[in-house]
Amino acid sequence: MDNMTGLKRTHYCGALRSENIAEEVTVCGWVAKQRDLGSLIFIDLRDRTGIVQLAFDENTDKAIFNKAFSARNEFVLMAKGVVKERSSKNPDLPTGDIEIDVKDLRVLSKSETPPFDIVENCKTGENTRLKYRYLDLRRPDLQSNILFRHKVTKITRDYFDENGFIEIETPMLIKSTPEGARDFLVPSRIHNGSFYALPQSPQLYKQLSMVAGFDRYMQIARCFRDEDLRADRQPEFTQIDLEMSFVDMEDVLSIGEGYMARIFKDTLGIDIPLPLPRLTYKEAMERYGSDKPDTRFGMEIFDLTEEVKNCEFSVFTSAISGGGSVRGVTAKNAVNVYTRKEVDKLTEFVKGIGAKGLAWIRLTDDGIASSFAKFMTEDEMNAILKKAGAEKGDVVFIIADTKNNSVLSTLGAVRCEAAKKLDIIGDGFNLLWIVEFPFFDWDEETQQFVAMHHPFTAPLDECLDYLETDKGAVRAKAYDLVLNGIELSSGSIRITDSDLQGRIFKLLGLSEEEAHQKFGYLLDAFKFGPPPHGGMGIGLDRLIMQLLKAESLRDVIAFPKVQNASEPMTECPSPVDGIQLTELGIQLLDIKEAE
RNA sequence: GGCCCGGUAGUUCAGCUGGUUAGAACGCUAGCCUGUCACGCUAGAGGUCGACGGUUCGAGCCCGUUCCGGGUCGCCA
Repeated sequence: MDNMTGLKRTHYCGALRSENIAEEVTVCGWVAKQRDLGSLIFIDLRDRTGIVQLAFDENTDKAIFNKAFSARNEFVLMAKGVVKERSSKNPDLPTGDIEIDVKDLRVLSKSETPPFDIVENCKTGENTRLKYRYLDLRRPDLQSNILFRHKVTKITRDYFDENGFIEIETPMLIKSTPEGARDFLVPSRIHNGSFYALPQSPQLYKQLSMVAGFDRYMQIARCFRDEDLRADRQPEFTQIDLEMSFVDMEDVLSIGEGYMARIFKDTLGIDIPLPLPRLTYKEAMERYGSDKPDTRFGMEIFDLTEEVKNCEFSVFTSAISGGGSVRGVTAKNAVNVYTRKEVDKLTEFVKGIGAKGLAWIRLTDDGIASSFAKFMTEDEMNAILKKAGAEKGDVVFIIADTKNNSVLSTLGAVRCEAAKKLDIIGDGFNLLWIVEFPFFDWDEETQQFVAMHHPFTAPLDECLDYLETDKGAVRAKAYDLVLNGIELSSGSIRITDSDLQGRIFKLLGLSEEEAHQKFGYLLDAFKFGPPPHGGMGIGLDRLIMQLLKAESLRDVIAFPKVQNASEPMTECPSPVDGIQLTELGIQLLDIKEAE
């Protein structure tokens, strides 16, 4: 093995062009490919900027040639030589016009044969790739994703700095407040039996920085939630967290959408027209069956309650008399895709998400086929088709339930599923705000109202009069930013009036004592001149995933976790030493015995 | 915790109705080759068919259990 003595890198591999011809350059990198033609050898040398070809001729320098001969994939080389024009160019490479005629070659380190090819679009399974994540990350596509991510965070810091925000780091070891998601807990050695939690978000600390007078705060903050993973959900993730003083909702939305426009412009060159469209929560639910609607396609939900209220089909009428509704969506030109078999599949799908069934109408060339036609008069059927805007070739899907929200959310899922199947989703970027979220959410499990956002969210001023009397109608100064059907961001204007905060806690079933035990420090702080404030958190990983059209968060996070929340490379989480546990005051439990 | 899909060479996969010695491509090793860039040609090595148990004369294939991976529902204020 050689060392670098006497050599210093002059260029990155991917930077060389025909302008460099005749220059003496030194490059470093990994062997992407060695091609041995007998008395000629070519090596593709790769670094984070790309690939450059090194050329070796047996008749020029036998010693260097022999080194090149023994080089294998992923060896680390340093090569000094003269840039020259290639006799046959490669139009597929940015550096394809030139190569380096190598005069000095150093093998800086060797490599075993990698367990998979270090190439773009690697087909290898994720587990193997994640076990050797450092090799996976060497692949050009992941390299460019991570470099892109760097660019996004750089723009983020610039944008917020330009708008008067300052970056403040908040603690990673904090007090556990078991609201919402599960906390990751960290046992305390000094206080045996007590625990820190890892933050689910810097929420309360950023509000305290407002009390402290920093006026505008931002942080690219790591957040932790001990819940099950999804393709777009990791147990630790990064949030662009911000908070502003002396603002109302309009100010926060304006900063938020300005940021989105800046990111899209500076990374993809895309102009996002501002202001962004807005939908109220109610509107989003009624038209799209979701509080994060994908508005890249139509297929909006319509209400059939009026049309079918007197019909003979008891599934519909009993849903209506039970306080619910009958609604549907129309899939245009879908009759060939949604055959009987496919409709049955979709029925299974909706049953899987909690619906009792799916009623449907197929408008075929041979007439109308429907799961419930025999219960309908001709007039009723015509009224349905009219409301549905259905024509020959269309398929209408109808859901009935005694709970309106179930009807809407099921149709929302049907809408997205059908759009995917029919391939009618555009490939653009649709951003919008969802505003006027309900303040309270009814929790079936505990049979009580809980805060939909969080308990520090301010209700809309016009709702203050009926906080106690009509909880279900109370709306909040809370807003979400939705991109292509994905919740990118969530925020609110906060409560700074301690009387109001007290009322809210009471309505959430939190006694004064409990409130003080959990959030006393915040309530105390608010006794000392809290400025009006509000803010939001933007999911950085999801934003980058969307910008890159990546399929999984793992493609935009350098060292992600897999589905069972472990990391194949380091094999964490892992058991720890008994001594460590003893110091922490933790007794080993025999789980089996405990059961 | 539920449901769906998958696990065969280093990698990606094929493997018929259960039947001889489990195949291909890429990769790897060696040799040949002066303009390759998916170099080419020749030869070779490489397998606990995820694991355990069962059915069978016989299991990669069928059954059961289990482990691992992916997706999803619950969950994610």
